[in-house]
Amino acid sequence: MPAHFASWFRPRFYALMTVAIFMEDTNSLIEQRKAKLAALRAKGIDPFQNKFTPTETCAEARGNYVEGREVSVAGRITAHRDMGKSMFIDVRDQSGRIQCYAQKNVLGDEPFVIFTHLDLADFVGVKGTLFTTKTGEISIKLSSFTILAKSLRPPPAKWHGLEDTEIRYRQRYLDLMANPDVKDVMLKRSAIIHEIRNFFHERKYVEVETPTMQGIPGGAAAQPFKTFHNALGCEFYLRIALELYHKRLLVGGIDKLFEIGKNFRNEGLSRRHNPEFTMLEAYCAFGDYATMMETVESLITTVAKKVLGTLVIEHPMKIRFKRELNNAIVKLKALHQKLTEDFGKSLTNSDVTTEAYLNFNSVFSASIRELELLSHLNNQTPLDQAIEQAKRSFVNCSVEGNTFRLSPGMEVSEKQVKGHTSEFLSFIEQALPQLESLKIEAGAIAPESLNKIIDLTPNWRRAKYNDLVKEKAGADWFTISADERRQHAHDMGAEIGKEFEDFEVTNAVFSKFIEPTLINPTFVTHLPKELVPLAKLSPDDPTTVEVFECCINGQEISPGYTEQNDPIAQRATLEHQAGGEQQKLDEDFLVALEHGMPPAGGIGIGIDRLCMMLLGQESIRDVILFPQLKPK
RNA sequence: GCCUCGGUAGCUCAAUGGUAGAGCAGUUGACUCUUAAUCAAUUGGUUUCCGGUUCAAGUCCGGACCGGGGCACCA
Repeated sequence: MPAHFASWFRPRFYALMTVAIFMEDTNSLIEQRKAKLAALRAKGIDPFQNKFTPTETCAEARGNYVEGREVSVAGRITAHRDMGKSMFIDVRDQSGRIQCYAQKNVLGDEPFVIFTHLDLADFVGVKGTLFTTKTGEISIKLSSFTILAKSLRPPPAKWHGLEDTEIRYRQRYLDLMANPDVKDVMLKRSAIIHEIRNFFHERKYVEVETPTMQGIPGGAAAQPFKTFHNALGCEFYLRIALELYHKRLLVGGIDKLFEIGKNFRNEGLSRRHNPEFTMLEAYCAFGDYATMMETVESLITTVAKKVLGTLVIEHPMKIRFKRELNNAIVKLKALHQKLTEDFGKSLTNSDVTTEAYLNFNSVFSASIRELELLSHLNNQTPLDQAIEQAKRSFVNCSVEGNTFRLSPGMEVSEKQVKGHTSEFLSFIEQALPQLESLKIEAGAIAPESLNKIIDLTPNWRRAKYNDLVKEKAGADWFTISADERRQHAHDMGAEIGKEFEDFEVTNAVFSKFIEPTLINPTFVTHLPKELVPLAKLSPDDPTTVEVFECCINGQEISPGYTEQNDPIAQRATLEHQAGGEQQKLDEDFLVALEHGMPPAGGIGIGIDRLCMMLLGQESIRDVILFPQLKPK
């Protein structure tokens, strides 16, 4: 063995490195790291240790500062500052970061050379004593170190974090490494679920687990995933809801129960939908929907207080809005130019106008939605005027399905738009300056002032479905004829299918124009019975059911029911539902009900959406560690 | 499934159709209290993939793949 490690290490090290690079030059950064690994092994050092037991975490070391106290910590190297004969590194574990100071004359020449060749992202265990640097940072003066795990790939980022959404979701570990905010959200999600469990345990609810694989998937109207059991030779479905098994447990005498588990629904993916999502369902015998309203309100405020320490939650709104706006302006200008040229040449050329229409349709649908939402938020921002102005032209000019409305009296279908080039042009000329001024004003505004504020302070608003509809669509909504309602809904800009029944027309207005505006918690009660066929009728108004929808942040967070315990009525509605033979009848469940189920209140809460609301995330993918993506 | 925006070095981003660049990371050298360390030098690219137009394509056109947003499906 050479007498001086330093002189041995370098030439041998680079000889190895060169060989490695010539062998495979796919990624030189990886090859360099592999060469360092080989060099360490050649020296008899195993950079993948089985165990290292630190005396404390990085945060504990910093928190319990006593000058000269001996400590050992372990973690990943996240930064290094090389000073020649001394060196600073940052070591980070889950608790946080601590700076370590290595000196050549303390460690010795050989170990110091090894130390300076450590890479970002390597795991090390260090021993040393606490001290404070000139600039006042608590640090560890190293007496020794052990390489615990060498990282063979470069870490993603130092300052900007990792931005590439695809890598963030597919390789979440990199996201967690690089973006502290992401880790914070995920840890808070864990805390939220912990507090939910605490809440129910304190109220003497029993936590249960029910089958994920079911022969007949029931409890919701959704497409299931199908799977196959080899030994039994039969098909199973992944559950779409927990409900039917929970009710069996009510029959069996478990009076207060809850489950937190995955549901699987075979649907498209979106900002609010992941194919597998976490659901909380809870049932309380001898309670009803009013009991459950109290439960939901108490649960969510308790969790918010414990995890966030506040009942007032801010959501940033600005980014998408500004980008959409800019996008729209650029697009509109190009459109205008193209149309003008075409219009000058030939009045009858329809293709360009039709194309323009289609472009307009897709570019603007998002902008219109955002404008609508912003104007609903009610909190006065300097943008209000500009939004109102721009809205006036947009609300008059809206796009639904295949119909494009230039002004209140004038509607043009996609096929007819060809004849209206001049109207289209003048609309653009009118809209452009408004958008421009909106953009200027939006640019001048601090992003925070556009934040959406959700106030969870009790007592939460309780409102009847019909009252909310009347508030938005006119006090005479339920006294005018069904045809008038249909026309009115259409005028408001709702999409009304030809086959829609009357209650569906009203509900289209509700889900498009009312639900998105319910930012602060609101229990919507007394839903029309047609809308929720499986629920029990309200004794005080038999046209409605004892159901609530708890809306927060413009989304339904939790539905709650007085559960149906009349086996005959339940069978009738289920048979009616199954009439389209889409889902088979769960005979076993119906038999269970016939044995008698106590009156009960029940709720479901989508945990992912609850986390979005509490943690200020606009996408469900940002509250799920590994969201579903298309396989590469 | 449909519409739309995007994919450039390990990371974050540039590049009127005309030699693919910067900062950081990496490597080398200097420096024993730095913390986005500093200073000097330097490596690194099948511009996601396939095809087309052109004397010339990261850029224009067509297609595929993946992602974001919107819609549809779905409470």
